[in-house]
Amino acid sequence: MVKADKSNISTKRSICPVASTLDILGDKWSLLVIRDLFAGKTTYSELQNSPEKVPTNILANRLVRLTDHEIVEKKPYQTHPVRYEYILTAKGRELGPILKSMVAWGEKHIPGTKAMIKKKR
Amino acid sequence: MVKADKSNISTKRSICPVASTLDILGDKWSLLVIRDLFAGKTTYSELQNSPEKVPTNILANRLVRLTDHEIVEKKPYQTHPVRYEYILTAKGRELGPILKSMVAWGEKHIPGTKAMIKKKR
DNA sequence: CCCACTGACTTGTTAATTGCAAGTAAGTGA
DNA sequence: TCACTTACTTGCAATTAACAAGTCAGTGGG
Repeated sequence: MVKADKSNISTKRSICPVASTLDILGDKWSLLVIRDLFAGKTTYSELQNSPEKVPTNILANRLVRLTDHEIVEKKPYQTHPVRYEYILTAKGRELGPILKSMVAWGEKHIPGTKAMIKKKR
Repeated sequence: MVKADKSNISTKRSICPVASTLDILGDKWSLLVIRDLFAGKTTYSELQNSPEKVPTNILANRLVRLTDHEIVEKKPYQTHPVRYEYILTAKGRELGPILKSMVAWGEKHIPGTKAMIKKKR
């Protein structure tokens, strides 16, 4: 079990919404996991196989952080053997605009990048 | 002098624009500095006095990273004594939408946050 | 029953980053 | 000369991240 990290659900540096958002998502992996969930991945192993190859302990840690913040929900979709799926909550899905603006900025300003997101229909 | 960190200008984890954007801005401070520059702060000491109190060595490091990536430009605005101002480049100003979507998400989902950005007129 | 295999993590260890606190250096003003 | 300001550096201790390996339930095959 990944220990309940002390950077608790509410340790805000300030009342600024940008700072507070960064307190939750300000690292190199969280938004990448969310990108993959947007792209339709649902299981741990699918998330693990992203092209960026997130380290497994970090993936586990980010998933608990994101579920703690109710951005992601973890639920078993079968028993025998138990298998889990991770899905975005409404709150998580509303991160879409952040991701989209990052895609736009990245594609425009970082040479060699190319988005390949399947439009949600 | 802050040493030219090896996370060079082009060390991309993948061709994904989100991942590549996070390679540059994926940490707790970079976007906060950019927020302050958007808010009209220009000097090192102004940036240092943000409510989140960014550690001075981190601020110095982020400023060189951001200038390396041509998101920020550093220029002296007076001699005797030399004083510098940091300003956003066009590329940096185009990060606006990312910041704006973070403000929107933060205000909606993180209780106790309140934006106070002066609209650029 | 035994063995290999998969999914979903955990543990251990080393490496890299952060976060203070303190220090430096040029220049100003009294 | 002294105190003060701006703009950083430097030195560690303390976190975090990265990588490799290990665990554990369950399944399918021989």
